[in-house]
Amino acid sequence: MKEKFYITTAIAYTSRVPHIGNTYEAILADAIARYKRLTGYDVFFLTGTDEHGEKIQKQAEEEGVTPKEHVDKIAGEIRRIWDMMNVSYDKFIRTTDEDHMRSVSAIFKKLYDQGDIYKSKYVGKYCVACESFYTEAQLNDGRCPDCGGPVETASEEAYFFKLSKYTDRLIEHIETHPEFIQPKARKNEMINNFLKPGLSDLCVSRSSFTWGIPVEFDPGHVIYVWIDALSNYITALGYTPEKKGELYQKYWPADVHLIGKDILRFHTIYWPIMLMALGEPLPKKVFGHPWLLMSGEKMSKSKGNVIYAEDLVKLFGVDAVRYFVLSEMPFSSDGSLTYSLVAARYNSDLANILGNLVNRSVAMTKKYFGGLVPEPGERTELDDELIETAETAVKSVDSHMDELRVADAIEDVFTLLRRSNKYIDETTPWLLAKNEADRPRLAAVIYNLLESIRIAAVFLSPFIPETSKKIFAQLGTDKKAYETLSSFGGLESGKPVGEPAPLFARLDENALSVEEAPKEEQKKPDLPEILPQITIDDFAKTDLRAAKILECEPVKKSDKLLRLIVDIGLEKRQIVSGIAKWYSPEQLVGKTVVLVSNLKPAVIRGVESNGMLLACDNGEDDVHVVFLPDGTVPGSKLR
RNA sequence: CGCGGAGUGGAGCAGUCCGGUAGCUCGUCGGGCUCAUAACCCGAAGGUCAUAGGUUCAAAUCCUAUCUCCGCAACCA
Repeated sequence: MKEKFYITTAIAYTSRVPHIGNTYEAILADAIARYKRLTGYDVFFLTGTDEHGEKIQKQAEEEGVTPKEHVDKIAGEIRRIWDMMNVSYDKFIRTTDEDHMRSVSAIFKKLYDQGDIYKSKYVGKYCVACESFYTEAQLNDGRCPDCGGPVETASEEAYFFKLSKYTDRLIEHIETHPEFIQPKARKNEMINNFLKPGLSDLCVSRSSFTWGIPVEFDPGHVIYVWIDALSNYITALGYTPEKKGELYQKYWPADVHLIGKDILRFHTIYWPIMLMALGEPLPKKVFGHPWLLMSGEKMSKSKGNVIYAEDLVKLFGVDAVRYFVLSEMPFSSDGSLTYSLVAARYNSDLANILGNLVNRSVAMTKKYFGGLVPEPGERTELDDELIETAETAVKSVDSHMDELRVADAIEDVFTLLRRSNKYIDETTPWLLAKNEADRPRLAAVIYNLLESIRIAAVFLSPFIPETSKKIFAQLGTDKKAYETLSSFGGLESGKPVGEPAPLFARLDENALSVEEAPKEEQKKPDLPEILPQITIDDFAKTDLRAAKILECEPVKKSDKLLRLIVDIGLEKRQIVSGIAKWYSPEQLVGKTVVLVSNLKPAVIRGVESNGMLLACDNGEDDVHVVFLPDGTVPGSKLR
């Protein structure tokens, strides 16, 4: 019986269409899934969408559609992109699926019944002004960490999950299973940052929105993302607390949860504890893959540097995009993507090394042997070197894939392809062809070449499946199985090869850079809606003053805050402002800014702030303080 | 002193655990070849392995300190 292999991606949140960085995860999982299938595993590959939550409810409201309509649209779009990229998932789960919702509901009930989930009040301090709850730890000198105002002990009903009960067991598990958290550098971060200090119980329900799975025995509460989303990995297999489905019996525990490094914490702490509480085995491995950065920066809408898989596919084709993200991404540090990087790899690897090799080899077969695969013949030392490279590649790809080092595995294949190109130069078939006596030798050379290409094509099938297919067609062989690699020489002689045709047409990199500019999405900051009308009297309550900055220094133990002493004519004030990232003290001293002077004082990071300076804020990297002209009298009122 | 990771030729990375000729891909320059997609092959230039100390016969690798960058946590009145 085949050994099973269960791999999952994180489910994508349906608030927006995923960019190439998100798509990368699906492609990576697909490459691993395809590789496992190739090497004889019974694979189940799960991916899908996470569709509940407040954010989606709000978005739908803004768009004037129902939440369901909204997620149907985005989930459809996500699935379309995955399909376009040839992601060979076995199941695409949606958290709005009936059976998922039923099962989650039952899981919640079970955990409640056995006492791991309990109803409580949001133990905490409530700030009326901010309408928010805080824990003791979040408070700042006993005041609201947000506004610095007073807080009162208040409560809101919610359900909590007893994480603390399982902390020791989880630490134990992590320590005794070094492969559990990948890359392993992340292990310490989880243990030191979260587990060692102790876990507080997790709030697993909300009553502030309704778009979610209701708590069946307590209407008014919906199950929050943790239990809803994480449990997709087992509900997809038909798990329910009462009846563990057939698929579940067969495939659980997961062999790999492939996720972004940003959500490692949820998958290595909350999720294992949930499983412990359910009495189910833990996943074998959680791999937090690195991010694909755009020119070294995180992709974000406000930076206007978002690239979608589709944009790249239009220019380079599906396999080239797959190839790029799979080969360019290092194992644990972030990878970088730009159009010219993609183009460079496309030309040098796909067009030159791979495409050209296949093309010249098949062309020679046509030319010298009438298009029939020749006989292998006797081996020489030169041949042995090539064959050895091929055999080494087989082993090396295997061990790299075992460690999920996909980029390294691809490199192994290209080592063989490079060696094959070199082999042609060493054996000079075009010279052999001139001499009838060298014919058997020529046959052997061409055979070895075609066979090396076949081996490479087998290994390329998980990474660039379409191209692999084309190569097999050009070789005229159906020997695509992993078993045919057990010894060099699996290619059958005497069979006709296909028509030689370039696999990847070379790109003009210069022409491409021109095209690059318009491809990058225009900056579209998410401008907030205009607030409800107020009267002039409402506005008059705000006391705005010209304030001259006298002193300025960073607040220690914070990387966003500056402490400023300002002169507002009548008095001097100390204020704190979160602009350290964009302004240095030297830039500010002597300037005149606008101060909201009658704002209730707040203590931030231990420093009292008596007012707020005005600045435009469009999110990341787009913050501008409002400066008044030099010479403005400090204390002048603005209105 | 919150936790953790990283600094290696022009670019991107490996090597660091288990000290001993600094390696790979791309790019540049020179040469070769013509089966092939201006491709392929060979050769060369280019590195104080962040900095300063220390251990050692010997340090990219081990130890100490410093600088810089990046995650996570906290923080934007």
